Amino acid sequence: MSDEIRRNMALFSIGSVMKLTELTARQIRYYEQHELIVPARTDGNQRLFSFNDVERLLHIKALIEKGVNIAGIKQVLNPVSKNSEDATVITEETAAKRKELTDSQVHKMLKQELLTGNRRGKASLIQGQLSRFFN
DNA sequence: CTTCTGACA
DNA sequence: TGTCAGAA
Repeated sequence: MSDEIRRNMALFSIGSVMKLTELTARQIRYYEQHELIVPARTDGNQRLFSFNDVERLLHIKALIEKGVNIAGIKQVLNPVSKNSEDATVITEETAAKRKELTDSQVHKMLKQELLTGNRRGKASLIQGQLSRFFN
């Protein structure tokens, strides 16, 4: 499983990730604050993103474009395993990685959310007008 | 020049 | 979210 270490090897600067994901630095940092991603850091405190981080961001971006807010995304994406060591972490992380919901499951959840959720004082996971595009 | 954090006309 | 400041 040496492929996993490559996927999780931090190597992109925030600048690269911006171009790769089409997201602004502001957004990327914002998502990090909300623990949607946990990029590594350099000696100079610069963020270093791995391939997995980039994929995760693309996934997040897709959800944002569908009108899903942070709370909703947190329910879709698995909480990032914040282990500090390496060897054992890799297996746990890959295992968790496979727990991510499929797109159909997500769609089902969002639809459910639109039909019920927000009419009982509960905050909706869907944001704004884009929710109309769900059918 | 690029990135980081904190803050808000 | 954008954007500016001040520092690294």
